[in-house]
Amino acid sequence: MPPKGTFFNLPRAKQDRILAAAVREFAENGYRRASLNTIVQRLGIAKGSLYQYFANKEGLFLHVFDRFTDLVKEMLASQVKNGPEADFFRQIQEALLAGLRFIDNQPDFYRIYLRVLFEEDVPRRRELLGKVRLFSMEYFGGLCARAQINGIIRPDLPCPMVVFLMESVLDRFLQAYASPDHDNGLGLAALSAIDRDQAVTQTIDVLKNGLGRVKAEG
Amino acid sequence: MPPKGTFFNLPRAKQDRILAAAVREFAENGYRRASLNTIVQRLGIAKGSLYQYFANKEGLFLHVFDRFTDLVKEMLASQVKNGPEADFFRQIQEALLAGLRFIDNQPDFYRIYLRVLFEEDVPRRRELLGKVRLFSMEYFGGLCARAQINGIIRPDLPCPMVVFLMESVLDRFLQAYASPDHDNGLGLAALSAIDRDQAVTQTIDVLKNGLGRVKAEG
DNA sequence: TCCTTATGTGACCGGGTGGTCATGTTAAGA
DNA sequence: TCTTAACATGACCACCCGGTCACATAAGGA
Repeated sequence: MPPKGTFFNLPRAKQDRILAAAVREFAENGYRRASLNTIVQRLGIAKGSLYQYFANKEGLFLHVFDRFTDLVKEMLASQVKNGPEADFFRQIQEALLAGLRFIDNQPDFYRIYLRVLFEEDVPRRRELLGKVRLFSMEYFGGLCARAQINGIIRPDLPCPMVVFLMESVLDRFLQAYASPDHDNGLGLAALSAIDRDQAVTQTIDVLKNGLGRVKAEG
Repeated sequence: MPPKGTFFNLPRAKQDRILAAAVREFAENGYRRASLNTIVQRLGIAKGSLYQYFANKEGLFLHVFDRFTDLVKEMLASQVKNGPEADFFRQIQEALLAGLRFIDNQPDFYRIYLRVLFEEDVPRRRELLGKVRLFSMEYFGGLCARAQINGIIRPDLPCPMVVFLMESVLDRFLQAYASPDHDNGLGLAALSAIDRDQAVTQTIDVLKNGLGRVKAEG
């Protein structure tokens, strides 16, 4: 259910304004509670017009999410370009930093992603999440496989488990950064750039060496 | 905004039926989308009656969440009772297993908790989450402090950071167990009891020793 | 028995929603 | 200039919501 042809006939600037208004509304309210009335009101256009660009609410939302996956694809592409043969944990750290930059640059898109992740009444939810996960599974899965071959990470864990644990920590870090409700009093979002970078370093170090008392160097 | 006195005048069985219907509806739909019409319809009572027991939707919901915090309190109490001087990682593992049991026994209550955690339009959200977090901060924060004194975990990380990282992993594990949408293809929810226990063990081991190649024993 | 109080009832209200469509407006080709 | 097709408009629709309230019913004391 892509946008109708009429949408792409619009001047690019107007397309962008409509997209921005939709992104804002969906980010602030999630899919179900987002109001088309509010969107058209803020845009100063008639509701009928919106329905001439998109078949319905779902069509508008899918267009918004498509733009999100485009942005993720861009990000991953530039990430892969950066030294694919770097150290495993170095790359994980870069991925986390890239996530933080994404949130800084596109906070509303990230909020929409979280909405889809945690709200059940989103159209084609499985399909949408599947797309994003495919990206991350390919990227992190590949990293893990190579790192195990190179002996950089322990070989006794299956890669899906490794990816799961890594993503647990990275995702939560990003969630806490994006919405203070999710860091349990750590205050990640309010940290200075220096302290934030230290938190990143510590997080990656724990992923590498664990919480246990540091052993003798191997 | 507690239930009105009339609610507690009801036979216990009817109180329980009403609670169960509300729990189900809030678990399935979250706060905003949950429908009082649906609840009274399933209960076979008039909407006016519900408003004689509770001031409004918010009052009903707060009663439901209160029962949830009661259950959490019970769980933590029995958890603390179990060997408080056991090994740190052993206790973390027990906490994770207790979480899994809670989900098995009270799946709807756990879903409601997740709703509150991830949906913004919940009345008194900060207050409700604060209560639960207080429990967990006290428990895990205490564990961390003692474990650092005893030299069981590395001393270079502040406890809030340790708790944050621990909870990242434990919470995500529980979320994945409760709703397959949140494990990235790992299939935690569908695992056999044996495989599930192995996943628990591996998870705790990674928290302790990290993902890096295992060093020489210290 | 009768009166009073407490409890149960569901039609009804105002408000917001996604979606429609007859009508008005604009623009282009002949 | 006239015709025709594409686009813009907002009043309107059916639906569902949380919440109200005048009224019916049941219960308990005298």
